[in-house]
Amino acid sequence: MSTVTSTLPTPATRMPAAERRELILASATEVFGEHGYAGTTTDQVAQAAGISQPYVVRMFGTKENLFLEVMGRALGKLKVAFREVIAESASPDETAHRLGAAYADLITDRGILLALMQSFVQGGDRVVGEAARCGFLEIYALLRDEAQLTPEQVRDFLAHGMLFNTLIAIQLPLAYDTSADARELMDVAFGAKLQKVLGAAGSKK
Amino acid sequence: MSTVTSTLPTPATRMPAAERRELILASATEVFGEHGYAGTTTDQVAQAAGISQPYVVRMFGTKENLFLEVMGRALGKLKVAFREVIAESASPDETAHRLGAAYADLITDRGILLALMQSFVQGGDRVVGEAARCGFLEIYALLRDEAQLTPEQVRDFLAHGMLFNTLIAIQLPLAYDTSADARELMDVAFGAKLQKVLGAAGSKK
DNA sequence: GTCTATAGGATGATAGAC
DNA sequence: GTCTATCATCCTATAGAC
Repeated sequence: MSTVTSTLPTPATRMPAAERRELILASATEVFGEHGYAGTTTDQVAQAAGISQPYVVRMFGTKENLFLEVMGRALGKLKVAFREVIAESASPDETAHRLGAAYADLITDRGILLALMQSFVQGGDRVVGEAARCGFLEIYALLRDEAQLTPEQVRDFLAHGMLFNTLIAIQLPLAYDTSADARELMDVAFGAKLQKVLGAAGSKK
Repeated sequence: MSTVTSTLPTPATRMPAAERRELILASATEVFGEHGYAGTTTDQVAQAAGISQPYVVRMFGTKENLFLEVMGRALGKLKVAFREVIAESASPDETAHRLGAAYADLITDRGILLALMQSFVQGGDRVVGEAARCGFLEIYALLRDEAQLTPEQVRDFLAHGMLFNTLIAIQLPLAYDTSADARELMDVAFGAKLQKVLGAAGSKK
């Protein structure tokens, strides 16, 4: 019998580089979002993307660079979402009103918000910190200049966004059924977006 | 010459266990606050506390347990600070007003707020997450029941607190002198507390 | 484009001396 | 109460085959 040209253990289907990049970035966003920069291994990302660990490194050079690209991608999606709202709104006040719902919608884009939050707590890192500061300021400037909100309006929007992030990060929805306090806090914090949030939380693996 | 009873390399001065515990917890709070749970090594904590790595583990059993104790300690300090404000205030509205300043004061207690934030982003962890949810709800209940704020008031206070945490985490004060946007955002977000915040940020190692 | 093998460097925790 | 020595594991990154 001739040597069987070994069918290797599921070598991931060939895929154009650009597509694979996006797939890895999406997977990495989820994993980094849940475990943080240091808490995530390149192997976890690889498994989430269905490829080998060295290939992840090969494609992004270093874990740090992968994280930076995840940040950039997340920030980009944030901007797109905000600009959509701005374009659809007739006045700054309407923008301010709609922005909250748009932010809540981003929870559907698995990990985006959590990955950004993970980048914030990494602010002490020289390179990640610099990127986080720049990114945060870009959002601030966008809301002030393009959405034409006052600094106070931007501040309040960002504040409630950070609370939103935090409640999602600690997975408060898990306590919705067992704690009256949790229910009350979520009701007052999420308002009309509650159902959407609970839905997204429920779909967690 | 008789064998010299070796003077070991600076064996940390003997200290009662309780005192050493507190010293380690304080050091750990700073390190965990800056690098997060996974990003912190027990050796970093040990060095910050001026003792050996195994001794840290010996005293707290596991790194996870050390982190949980850091969380508990930070939460305790938060409660104490809030209750002081409540006791000194004549009305819920006055409490609401003063609470912000009290929160900003906590930035002096190196790492407390950042360590808590690090616990939030660790919310996906079974045991840390549970502790984070409980802790957050305790604060919510305290502000509502003891400070007698409305759920909406508590939400808004927490929201601005989370923004405060975030701006500190990304070390925005570093950009205060070089970015007009950073200056504007910090002015509107910190208000009267700005000087205190800048002072604390400047004292960073 | 993707994988296997593996080097090289931490890191958490244990054992046991002083 | 505190340290030294050390193990076992894990993890990023490289080398090189297919």
